[in-house]
Amino acid sequence: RTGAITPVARIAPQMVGGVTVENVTLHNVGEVERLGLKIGDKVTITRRGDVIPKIIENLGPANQKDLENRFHANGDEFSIQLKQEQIIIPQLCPACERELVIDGAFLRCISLECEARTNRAITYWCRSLEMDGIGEKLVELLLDKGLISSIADLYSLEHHQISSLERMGDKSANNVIEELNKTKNLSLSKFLHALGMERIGPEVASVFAQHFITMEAILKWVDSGEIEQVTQIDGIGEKVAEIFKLGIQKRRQSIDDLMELIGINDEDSKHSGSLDNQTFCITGSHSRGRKEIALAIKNAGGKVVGSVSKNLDYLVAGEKAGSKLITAEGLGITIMTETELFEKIKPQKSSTSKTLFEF
DNA sequence: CTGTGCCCTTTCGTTCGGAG
DNA sequence: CTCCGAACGAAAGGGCACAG
Repeated sequence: RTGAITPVARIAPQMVGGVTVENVTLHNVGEVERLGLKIGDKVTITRRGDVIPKIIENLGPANQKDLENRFHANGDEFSIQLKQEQIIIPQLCPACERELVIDGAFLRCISLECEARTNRAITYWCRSLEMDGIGEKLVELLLDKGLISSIADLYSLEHHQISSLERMGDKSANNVIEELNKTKNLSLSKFLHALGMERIGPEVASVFAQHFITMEAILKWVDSGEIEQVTQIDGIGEKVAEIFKLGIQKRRQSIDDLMELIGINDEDSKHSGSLDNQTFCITGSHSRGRKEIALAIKNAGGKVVGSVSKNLDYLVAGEKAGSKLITAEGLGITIMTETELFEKIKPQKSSTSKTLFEF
């Protein structure tokens, strides 16, 4: 979507924290250089928070002995001829073969016509709008068959076009169309987020949406407005304002097409309720899905964050909570259960009348 | 100019459900 | 049975905004 090339290292199978790891994130091109990695090097790895495998240190060239007695997760023996080679940083995009550009620590394809980027943009659209069942593979299939070439094309898909695809049937096609129909009316903030502009995630999109209220106002600003009008918003600086403006301009055709197909609703004013000005982080497993819990918190005026810090007010911890719970305990943060959270929310459920009254 | 904190984005393995 | 996709677990690097 942003055109960044994200390198991944394949490593000989290694048990870490109870699972067999064969793929390790390298984050960005800068990281490869920082580690001075070569193919055939021996490395030490860890799993960040017992989850994502990451290289800590490069120990230099490996030898054949390092590869002995290693097995894939399914029990098959690992066998490969050890070779030592330089890593060649690609000059051209592996997908569209256009020239790549170094951007800080990242290596990017900046072509908007790149098929890989189109796929990412469409996948991101679907994921950010929480459509189930439309993933990378299906999008790739649709692109390959020429059934779509943009986000807007999704909304013209017909049942028979989807059901005739490999591994898709009547039922799957129905599900896909139903999911698409569900997104034919969007709030402005969701729409802006789903456009997938760099650095404009759900929070920032919401800030812009609250400022402009309507898509028409945004388009008007892009055509004639000054950057200054937007940099006055709390949390928005010159850079983000510029990215936003350029992002809308670059996507103008796409936005016009989408506005023909879907309704963009004016942004509601912020939710408020019993959890105003309080931050929550969710960890562990709960009876409700995380999305549902997060939504309930937001609807009550609370804020959901992804990590534990000293500024966090409450950690909602369920079963099998991991390091977040330990961190929170260390910081003296209030730990609550899912049940306690919903008890806190419940009493002021009828916020509609309250809001009306305030006006 | 610098430090702090926040936001965005991405990463892998396991497990499970839905469909073909 | 096989494939796909999603839901989980959770951190970190980059980069910005802003306060001091």
